[in-house]
Amino acid sequence: MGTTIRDVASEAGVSTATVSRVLAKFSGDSLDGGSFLPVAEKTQLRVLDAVSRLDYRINYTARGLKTQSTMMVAVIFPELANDFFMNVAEGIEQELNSRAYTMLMASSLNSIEEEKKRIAMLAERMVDGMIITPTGTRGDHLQALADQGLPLVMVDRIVEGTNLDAVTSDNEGGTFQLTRALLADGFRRIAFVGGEITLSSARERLSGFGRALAEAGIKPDPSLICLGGMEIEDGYEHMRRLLQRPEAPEAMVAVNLLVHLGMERCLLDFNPDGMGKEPVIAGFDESWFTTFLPACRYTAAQDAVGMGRCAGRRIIEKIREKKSGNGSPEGKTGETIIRLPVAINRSDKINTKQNNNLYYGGKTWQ
Amino acid sequence: MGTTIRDVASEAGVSTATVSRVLAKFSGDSLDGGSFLPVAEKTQLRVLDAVSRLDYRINYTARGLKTQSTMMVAVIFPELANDFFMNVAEGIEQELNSRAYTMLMASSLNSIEEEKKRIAMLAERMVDGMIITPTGTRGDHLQALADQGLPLVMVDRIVEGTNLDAVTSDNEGGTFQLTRALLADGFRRIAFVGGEITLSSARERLSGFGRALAEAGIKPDPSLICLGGMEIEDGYEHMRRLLQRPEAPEAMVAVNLLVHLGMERCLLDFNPDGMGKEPVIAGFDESWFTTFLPACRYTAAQDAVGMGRCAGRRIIEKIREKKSGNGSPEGKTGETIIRLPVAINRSDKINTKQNNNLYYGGKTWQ
DNA sequence: CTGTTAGCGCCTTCAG
DNA sequence: CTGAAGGCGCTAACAG
Repeated sequence: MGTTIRDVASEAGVSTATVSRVLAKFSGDSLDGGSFLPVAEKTQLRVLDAVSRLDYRINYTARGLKTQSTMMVAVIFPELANDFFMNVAEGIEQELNSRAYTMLMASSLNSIEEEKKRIAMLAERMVDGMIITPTGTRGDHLQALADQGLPLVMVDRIVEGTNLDAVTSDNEGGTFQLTRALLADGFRRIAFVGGEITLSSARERLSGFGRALAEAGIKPDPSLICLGGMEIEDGYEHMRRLLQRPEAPEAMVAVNLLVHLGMERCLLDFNPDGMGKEPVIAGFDESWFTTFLPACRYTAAQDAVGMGRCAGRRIIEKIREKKSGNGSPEGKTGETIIRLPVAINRSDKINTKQNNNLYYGGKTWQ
Repeated sequence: MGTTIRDVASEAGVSTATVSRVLAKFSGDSLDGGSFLPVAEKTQLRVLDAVSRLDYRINYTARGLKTQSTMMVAVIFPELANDFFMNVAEGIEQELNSRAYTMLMASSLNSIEEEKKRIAMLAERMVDGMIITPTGTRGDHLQALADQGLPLVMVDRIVEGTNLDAVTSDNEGGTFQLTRALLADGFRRIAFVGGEITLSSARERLSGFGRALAEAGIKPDPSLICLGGMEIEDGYEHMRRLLQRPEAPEAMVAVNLLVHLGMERCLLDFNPDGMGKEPVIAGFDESWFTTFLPACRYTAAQDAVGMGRCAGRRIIEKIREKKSGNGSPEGKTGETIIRLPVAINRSDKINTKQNNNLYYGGKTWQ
């Protein structure tokens, strides 16, 4: 339907090859090789003129067929309606767009089966690379894809059975600091709430919690480790059980924002007389509204946008390495895991005009 | 690199045409025409066998070049890190995936310039259709695209200068009911806070507010209409100014969730002694955490996922119409605007186990 | 029912 | 510096 390269060629009175050559020069990646086929200045102008006169748009589908590169990167998250993932997505998009790549986003619906289906679907689309927050416990299918030559980067979660590059947060350090803050406030009986041990992020967070207790010379009480779940309802249930115990904890660390929300909701529903004093929560993740959560005292803010940018840059590097034929043999680069720091904030200091922290995700890394 | 249709053909001892034919039969849309070219049962099996033996994957890029259809739908939102939009996205994705379409998502960064760039970028990708929440005031560029033959559906916002299909919420009715609820509670001096009048959704919400006042026989006080902005900071600023007034309103209607959040944050920062009694807000939009906002009394919950599903279905219909050559001449179908109802909830009833409403977006519209 | 053929729009040697 | 020609992988007539 649209005007093709041939139309431009005849309009400019040159061959399609020539048009193609000047197009290559002006089409996004002026960073690649640097050296383009030489075209006479005035021919170039004639072509460019014809292009704009005809409002010619390059057809990436055709180009992709020839070059085996679609300039598209697939991004797969466990779910879309999730503030954290979407901030990561914004970061990714920023990097991709600045290099003329397009983002193809899909959700795995928190299901390993769906994840595999989506991956298959996207692979058929000949994407140049893929960024994924894996869902299952193991990532053999991801490793297989990478071994097959597809540039692949994991984000947020790191999964067993792979040696892929990954970008994530300093989960261990985050809960370490969160717990330490509670200890400094004088709390001793501290519970850890939520966390699917199949997820690397949850395991790491639990481990940071343990380290802080150890440092303080407190031997961990297993009954205060309330593992399981990463959703609102899980936080709700854990909290309900904690409230029913004769000896409630003095403070709690929530494994993530959703669990934290569930805990708060539960406190709202059942007046926490059993808690003795005011319940106190230190929660991983921060958002616009965490400051409104009554029990929230500390939060660990991840640099979600930064993680996205980082992952975006990494995938583009890998794509370039592959194209230029460089890179270690078989694409089996040793894994590089990047961990971005998290920021611990006191709840009442969040989102104030004063600390310029009004917008979640506004910070960028590096 | 990958195995091609030719490999499969030779492996199965047939021609590529035959392979293509059985592939068409098993490749997603069994809903389309229904009638496929006949292939002998046993040939079919041989092909399918070869396909799985070689682990052949269809190359959509090549197919797209031939069929002029990529089975991709572009989705453009003003921003990604937005709970509402992402719930819409989930709805869209559900519909698209169920029909073998893939979602290509981009953000316009709330800028009309970026929006145009993204559209251009995606058009080059030969997408089959596009769903967009427009950013600017006018949509001439969108109409142009549609006139050019690209199936196009607007979601959430409706923009001037187009006659495109659209899916949105009953914005007018939402604020009408929200305001009515406040009136029923005895409030008389009610403010309307926030709202970019360039956005159809904001205009409609303001209009519902006016109708409710009129119905109650209250003549609107212009000084209580605090227009401008849809972001957190806007709500914050409006609220600050309201607090400084000698005669503060008794209750307020917030144009959306972000403005609502800003208002609440402001109330937290400046103790609202000027308000006389407890401030009360009725806010458009609902989320997991609205129940924690101290001033929040009512919310209007949009069916975001439903809107997405609706838009997804619509775009697929339009794509099909176009393919089958039906549809009114020039694709200039009269516009169809679908408005999904919103649900008004009392804040303290939200997210309780009892009302089974724990998950925002869990509801779907037919 | 199945094979042959001719491109879809573009890029890329290889000659000129 | 530029043009001609072949083909990326697939599908859609048109013959058999």
